[in-house]
Order: sequence, then C-alpha cells, then structure tokens
Amino acid sequence: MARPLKVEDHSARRQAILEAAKACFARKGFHPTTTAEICSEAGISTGNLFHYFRSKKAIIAAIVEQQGEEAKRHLAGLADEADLYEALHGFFDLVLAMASERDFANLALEVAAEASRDPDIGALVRHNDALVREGLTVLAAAAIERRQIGPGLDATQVALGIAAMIDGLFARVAIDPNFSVQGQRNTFVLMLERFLQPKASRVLFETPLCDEAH
Amino acid sequence: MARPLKVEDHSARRQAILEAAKACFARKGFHPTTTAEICSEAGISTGNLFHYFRSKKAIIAAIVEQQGEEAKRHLAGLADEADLYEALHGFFDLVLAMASERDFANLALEVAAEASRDPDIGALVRHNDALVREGLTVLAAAAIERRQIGPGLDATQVALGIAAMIDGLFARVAIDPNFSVQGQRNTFVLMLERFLQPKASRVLFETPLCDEAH
Amino acid sequence: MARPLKVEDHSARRQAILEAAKACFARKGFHPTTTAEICSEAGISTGNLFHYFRSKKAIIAAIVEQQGEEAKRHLAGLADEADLYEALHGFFDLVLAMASERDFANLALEVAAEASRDPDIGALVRHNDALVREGLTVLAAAAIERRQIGPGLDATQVALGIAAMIDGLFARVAIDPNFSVQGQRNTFVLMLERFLQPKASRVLFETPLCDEAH
Amino acid sequence: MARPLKVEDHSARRQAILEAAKACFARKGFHPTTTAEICSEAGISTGNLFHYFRSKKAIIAAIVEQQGEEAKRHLAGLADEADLYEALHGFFDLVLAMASERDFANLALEVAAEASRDPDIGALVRHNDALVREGLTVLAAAAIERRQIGPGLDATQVALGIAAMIDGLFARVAIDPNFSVQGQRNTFVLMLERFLQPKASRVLFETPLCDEAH
DNA sequence: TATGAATGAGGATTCATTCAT
DNA sequence: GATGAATGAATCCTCATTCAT
Repeated sequence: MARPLKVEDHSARRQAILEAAKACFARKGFHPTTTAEICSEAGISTGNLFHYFRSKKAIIAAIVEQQGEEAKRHLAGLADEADLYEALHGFFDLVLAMASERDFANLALEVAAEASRDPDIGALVRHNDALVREGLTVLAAAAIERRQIGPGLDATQVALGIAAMIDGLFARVAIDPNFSVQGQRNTFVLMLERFLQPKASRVLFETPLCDEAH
Repeated sequence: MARPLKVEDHSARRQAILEAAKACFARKGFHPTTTAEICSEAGISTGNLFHYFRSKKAIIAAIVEQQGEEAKRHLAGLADEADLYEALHGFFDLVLAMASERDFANLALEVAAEASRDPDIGALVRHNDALVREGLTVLAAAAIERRQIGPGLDATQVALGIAAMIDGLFARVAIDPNFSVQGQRNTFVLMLERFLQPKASRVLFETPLCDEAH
Repeated sequence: MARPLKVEDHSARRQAILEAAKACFARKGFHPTTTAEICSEAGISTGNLFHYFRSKKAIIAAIVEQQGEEAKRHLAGLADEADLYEALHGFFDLVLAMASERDFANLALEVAAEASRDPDIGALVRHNDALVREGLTVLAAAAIERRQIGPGLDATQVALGIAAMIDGLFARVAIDPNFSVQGQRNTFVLMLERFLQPKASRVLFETPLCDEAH
Repeated sequence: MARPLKVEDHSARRQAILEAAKACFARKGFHPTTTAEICSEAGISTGNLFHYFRSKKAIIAAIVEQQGEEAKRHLAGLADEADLYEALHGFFDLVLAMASERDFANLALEVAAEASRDPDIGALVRHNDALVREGLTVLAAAAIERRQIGPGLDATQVALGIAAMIDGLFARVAIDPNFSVQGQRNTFVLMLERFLQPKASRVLFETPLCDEAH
C-alpha cells in the first residue's frame, strides 16, 4: 500500500468512507458519531481517515455536496419530458423511492439539523435547497404556461409546495418507524395531484375533484 | 440555604431551566450545547441544574413531554367546533403561528433529530406524534362522516397528510432563512384546502377549483 | 470542594500549577511535557488544570509574565542605590544567584526557545527583555553621568553587554552540567567589572588592571 | 528504482535533508517540525527520509555532529597564528559572522534546548562544547604564557568567558529581532578585549583602560 | 437547596514510522 | 532506492456529572 493510489482507487476509498459515515450518521447522528466509529465501519485505521478528509466536518460537507450533485442530475433528466406535470410527478416518485430507505431519511434529517447549527454546512444545504427549488420552479413555470397544471398557483408556490411535501415525507419516515412509504404512497401522490390539479390526474378517476358539484 | 423551596418556586425554576435549554438547543442543537451554557442562560450554577433534572437527556425529555401536553391541549380545544373542517383548519393555523418563530422550528428539527438517534427520546416523540395523529384522525373521521371534507380520503390519510404538511412547513422554516411563514401562508393553506376539499373552502372563492370545468 | 475558592486559595492553586509546570518544562521542555504530567505533578486531575489556564500555552505565557513582574521588582529595588555601579553589580549578583538553580536556567532556555517559534510567547519575552534592558540602561546612564563606571561605553551598550553576559551565564548552566555558578562566579564578576571599569573594582585589588603599565 | 546510489549521491541527498531540517528547525523548533515538513522542504517523499536517518532524533544528532566537525575545523585553523590573542579574536570574529544569520542563531538555541531535555542530544552538545572550550583553553594557555593576553585569568577562565560571550551573543540574536550583530559588533569586541586585556587592544587606542590613572 | 471546583472518561486530530509496491 | 498510504499511539482539551461546603 504505497505506490500512489490510482485516482479511481483514491476516489473509491473516499467514497467508501463517505458511505460508512452516512451509515453511522443515519444511525447515531453527526455529533454522537466518533471518527473512530466511521473508521471501523469503513475498515480503516483512525489516522487514515484524515488522508481523505481534513476533518469530521469535511465529511458531512462532502455528503451534502454529493447530495447536491445527485439532485442536479435528477432534475436535469426531467427537463426533456413533453408533459411537465408528468416531469414533476416523476421527480416526486423518485423522491418517494429514496425516502423508502430509512437510513436515507434519517441522514436527511441529520443533515438538516446540522445545517441549522453550523453555518458552513448550512450554506451548503441552502445551496442545494435553492438548486432544487429553482429546478422545480423552472419546470412549474413551463407546466403552467402549457396549462399542464391547474391555475391558482404561480411557479414559485408550486416549487415551495412540492419541497415542503418532500420534507414532510422525509420527516414522516424519520419520526415514525411504523410509517411505510409504499403503504402511504397514494396519500402523498394524491396530495401532490390535488395541489397541482393537472388536466388529467392519474388519480382523478378514482377521486374526481368536482363530482359532487354536479 | 437549606429551606425546601415552595412547590411553585421549584416548578418555576424548573420551567426557567427548560426555557433556557430550549433557547440553547434551538440555537446550537442538543449535543453541542453544554449544560454549563444552559445554566448560564438560566442564571443558575452548574451543579444546581442537576437538582432539577437527573441528566442533560432528562431535559430534552421534559421538553418533548411539554410539547406533548401542549399539543393535547390544543387538540382538545378543537373537538367542540361545529364545523370540523374549520377545526382542522384552525389547528393548521395554530401551527402556522408557531412555525413563524424560527427558534420553535429549529427546536422541532433538533428534537426530531435527537429522536432518531436516542431510543428513549424517540419513544416520547413517537408518542406525541401518535397523539396528534390520533387527534387529527378523530376530527377527520367526524368531518368525513358529516361530509365537511371531500371524499377520496379516509381519516388516517387526512391525519397523515396534515402531519406531513406540518413537518414540511417546519422544515422549510428551519432550512431556508429567507422563508417567511406569513408570506407563504397562502400556499400552505391552499395545499391544505385542496387536499381536504371542503364544501366551501375559504380560499375557493379566490381560486375556484373547478372554474375551468364550466 | 465547592464553595467558591477564596481568592487566595484560587491564586495559591494557580501558583501551584505554575510551579508544577515550571518543574516539568525545565525537565522536559514545553512541547514534550503533557498536560497530564503537569496535573500529576500538581496533584490535580487532568480536567481541573483548565479551570485555571485556558490552554497549555496560557501556562507558559503566565510563567513569562511572572518572570517579567519579578524582573521589574528587582530592578525597581536598585534605583535607590547611591553607587549605581554597585546597583548594576547587585543586579548581576542577583542573577548569579538565580542561575545557580539549574531548573531555573533550563526553564529560561526553554522559554527562549518557545519564544522563537510562537509569536505570542515571543512578544511577551521581548517585552520582558526590553523591560530589563531599559532598566539597565537607566541605571547605566546615571552611572556614566556620575562617572561611577568608566568611559568608552554608552548606556545602551552597557545594558546590552550585561544582558548578553546574563544570557551567556544561563546558557552555560543549561548546557554544561559540570558548570558551577558558585565555582565560576569570579570569572563572571571579573568579566562584568572589566567591561564596566568602575573607579574602584572590588576585584581590582587582586587583578590590577594597569599593573603592567608601571 | 533499485540501483544503489553512488556514495556522493547518497551523501548529497543526506546533506540536502540536513539542510532542509536545519531550515525547518530554525523556523519552528525541533518538536513542532514534522518529518513531513522536512521531506517537503527537501523535495523527497515522507518515507524516503527514513532511508537516510533512522529517526527524527537522528537528524538533530547529525546536525549537532556536523556543528562539532565545523567547530573543530575552525579551531584547528587558529593554532598556527603567531599572535594567539589575534587567534582568539579571529575565532570571535568568525562567530560574530555566523551569528549574523538569524536562522543559525535560532538553530543554536533550539539545539541547546533539545540538549537540555534529551540526554543523547545533550551528550553530543556537551561533547562539542567541551571540544570548543578545550580548543579555546589551549589557545588561551599559550597566549597567557606568551603574555599576549593580560594577567588575572587562567586559561580555563578565558575559555569559559569567551564561550559565555558567544552564547550570550547568540541569545541576543535569537531573542531580540531588532538586534543587529553588525550594529553591535563593537560592543561585543570591546567586551572581549576588556576581558582579555591584550598588550595592544585594537580598541584600546580609542578607549584607554588606564587613562584616568595618570 | 445552592454553589462551583473537581473529576476523568472520551473525542478529534496529529505524526513518527512502517512497508507493500 | 523511492514512494506515500496506512498505522495507531499519543495529546490537548471538553464536558456531563459529582460532591464537599
């Protein structure tokens, strides 16, 4: 173990440490997790961690940054959809899938908590958050223009509402261990659809919005 | 320096410590806050705190318990409303008011994070959460029976949806320092109303759900 | 051990820690000495030290500051002498006495070394050094004016020379374990007297400066 | 990557490491300097250092040994002088020149400090010191015998006095950043000449020792 | 009860040294 | 020989908690 690690190897090791840290943070939270635990989870020695990350805080920063990259990637993939309501719906589905992993939800909560106390982490998280909301806003604006979602909301409100639903979803997973994303998927999808009121909701058939009005 | 404090004095001091702790936790989080900081904020000596709370953890437990009491009180007040949709709406309004205090939202986030790592705190938080959802479920069930909210949702789904919206709201406050509860109140109310589809939504007048259908 | 320590007690404890630290630093140097060693030497627990000193560095800073106070006190006592050459001589004698304690000399060396790497300590040491040289300069100037020391030197030179002799003396003690201050006292006194050329040197009788001139 | 280096290459690299280490030690001191810093300064990898020196301590040992060699060489060159007072004076001049490099003085201080805590380094330093004092003693003895320096001092005292002056000089450089060896050269030369009282001091003409006696 | 000094386990981080390549 | 990743003991400092007064 001496020749300079090939770049892939270095990244792979770094990523392995990040995965170990994510597991630990999801389990115990950022502050209560010791660097020794992360090292042990990653199968490396206590000192070696610091070849890959300047500090414990740098680990959480890297995690947040990766989450940002991932979010960017996901959003980028949606812009090409013809039906932008479907695009928003697709994003929401994606998030529902991610939220089904309890570790992922716990980590999200932990990151949010850390963001509210450490200004540097806070800046990163807010950056990601702004990124997602901007992405959603762009989609929403186009959807509104094409009348693919109902009236009564401007693009910013749509983005905010979806963001809040997503946060709420993660919170439910993190707080309630009996909560099952799959079991409650319909409730959240319904909440989204009723909020956005697309011309033709997938759920509409079962729950017509205006049936009683007749 | 030996006279037993009168009960009120004892409770008052205890409550003062709780308030101090809440302020600190909202500011820095549970783990990074030291007991010394809490004592300093409460204007007592470091040792004295432990006459009122067995441990640091007992403080957060007491905070969570008080939040539970408060939630119970709020919910109890709603059962008498004639229009149960209005009752649900009123609860939501109450929460919106609480969420406008950033400290309160930060504390909620912190409590949630701690709950996800400490099983004892977790149990208390889940207890509170169950309490609130049960309260909401009862209200929702009655509202559904009286057809005060629209069809397509069962009582549990209503409760879950409202809980998620509330969590989402708190998350927005905690994450985004530019977020203004008052400024975005409409978006959240709209989300609630579209979700519940009451016969006559307060917002409906301005943004009729089915206007285009005619 | 709980009532606030009386101020004397606090100072006494603080001083005890300083003495312990001085002993350790003299023995092993500043960096190689662990705070645990200091605590053990002082008979306190590892954490308690930090009630008295913010950091390890603060300990050395306090030591240097005390040395400054002491120097000031010594110099102040000399200004009243009628014969200012005697005053300078007296100061030198004082230093000779201090230098006979090997620990003292080792500590001085250690402080000087630390000063050359830590700018904060450096500033303190230079402040003390300036203090001493100023004190010596004032004495020297008066002595020169009264012709109590010989011509050929200005006051600054006198001060510098004495300071260098003192440093050299300490260095000798610290470096050479066979060196005995008492045994070599005469050499140093002679060096001083020949340097200052007072009208009547105490050593002159045995070692007339100009005997060969006759 | 396996060919044995030619001897010169090996020594050259070794010497390069020593120079790098000296620069680092002068800057930061022995303990605070990391082997990684030395390697970086020397332009080699962290592991490679240990092919040339068994340990970090071995580096300082080598530095001290080289200083000893150098001192020996300098002293050897002086024995041939006809006027042994001039020889002593020349040695002092040499030292004045070396002391003008602040790095050199810092290193000397650092070495002295390390010697006082590490017995092995201490032994080496004391060996060098003895060497120099012996060299000086021999010169002084011859000078006394030839009456090239004044009476009142035996050879050992002369050696000790010169050694102390040199130490004092180095200490002045290391402690006082405003101190200029060139600016204060005269003071130190005067101290030496008055101490040794040669028949014809270079400085004597300007500052006759016995002018007042007439 | 109130005080705050004392305790000491624990945690992040550093760094000399090793060793596989 | 050269490399630099890996090791893990060691260090400074923090902090919840105790307890003598």
